[in-house]
Amino acid sequence: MGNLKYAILGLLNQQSRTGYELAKQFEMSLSEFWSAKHSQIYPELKSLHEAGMVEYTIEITGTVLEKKLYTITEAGKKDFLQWLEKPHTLPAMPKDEFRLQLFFSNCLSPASRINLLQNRLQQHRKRLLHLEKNRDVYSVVPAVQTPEFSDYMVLLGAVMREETTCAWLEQCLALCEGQGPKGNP
Amino acid sequence: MGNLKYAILGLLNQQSRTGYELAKQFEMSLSEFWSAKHSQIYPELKSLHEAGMVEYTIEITGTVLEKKLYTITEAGKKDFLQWLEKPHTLPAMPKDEFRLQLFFSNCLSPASRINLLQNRLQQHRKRLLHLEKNRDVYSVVPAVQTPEFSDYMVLLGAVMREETTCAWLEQCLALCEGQGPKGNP
DNA sequence: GGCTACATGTAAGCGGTTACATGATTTA
DNA sequence: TAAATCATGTAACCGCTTACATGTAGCC
Repeated sequence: MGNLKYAILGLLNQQSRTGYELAKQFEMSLSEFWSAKHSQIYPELKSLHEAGMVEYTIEITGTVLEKKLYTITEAGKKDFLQWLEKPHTLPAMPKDEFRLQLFFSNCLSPASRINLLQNRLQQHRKRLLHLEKNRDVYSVVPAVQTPEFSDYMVLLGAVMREETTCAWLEQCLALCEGQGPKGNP
Repeated sequence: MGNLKYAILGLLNQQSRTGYELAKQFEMSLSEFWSAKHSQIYPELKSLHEAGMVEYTIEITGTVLEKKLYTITEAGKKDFLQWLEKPHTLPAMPKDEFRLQLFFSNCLSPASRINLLQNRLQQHRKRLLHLEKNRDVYSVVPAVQTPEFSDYMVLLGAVMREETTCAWLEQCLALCEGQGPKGNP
């Protein structure tokens, strides 16, 4: 792939940032679909600089602390925009430990299987609440050309995905309990 | 993680298989939530054997071709079932290149963004059709204790996810085209 | 003075992919 | 007899995580 490169260029295309600030952005804004630790970001910035995609100026905080403020170059912008507009084919499904468990869950007792499903449902409901709260910050749909609109679309997708995941787990539970271990009327 | 181990043990818990057959199963049955190439499977089988989780007998195909038929041991079963029943916390969201593009898509022309969304929608609709065909093999819901029921639940989740993904992309397109570049009534 | 946040890097190791490498068996 | 499938491995490399390593600045 090599997409970390474009995640960084995209953020630097919004504004100049330090490596530290980039790491914070990954945690705060991109965590729904990307992640990167500082130990990956710093080397990537170095190679991006060697490739002429970014430049940096050294700023001083306090009296001596140096920090590198990175700025995207014209070459970087060109490369980024070229990636951005190109459609890609669907990648292989990401590995999913829970689905792997569910696939083999006929080996479990009915109670254990239901426990697994209920536990999972609880976690997804919690995540859904959190996402809905984020979405409700937008009382109206932002204008299409704004960065907020891009953010809104991604958020919408996350909310819809969690809603469906919860609905799926509820349906699985209904099926498991419907043909439950004992006392079904 | 180390979940490849449990994927293999789970398959060997169903029946004895060769490394080659395991690779086929990953492609055919597990591809919706897991994948593994033979170059990863063979070394893993080796270490699983060293750990006493699996045994093998050498079978002869034709006159000379040797193949190793792997069988799960009692220790392997115990380890597998212990993993199987344990609930895990939700992992970090998997990296998603499309959502990354969408997040930065305000840099694109309205036409390019719509193109990206339409292309993606087309691919997900195709995948949905494929999954629905698989699901429709089950004219009735299999009995809960069967392996088919486990399979059915996973398939159901895949269909629901693709349906929602399509609905999401359609909604994004409606929003983009609603405030479109020209000629909206 | 002590804690938290700011700030930047390197090293070891893991899970995974792609490519390399070899050879037998079956089927058209 | 040629191609597809069966069958088993190894090596190089990549993306990423965890841990190591260091030091400053701001705040209570």
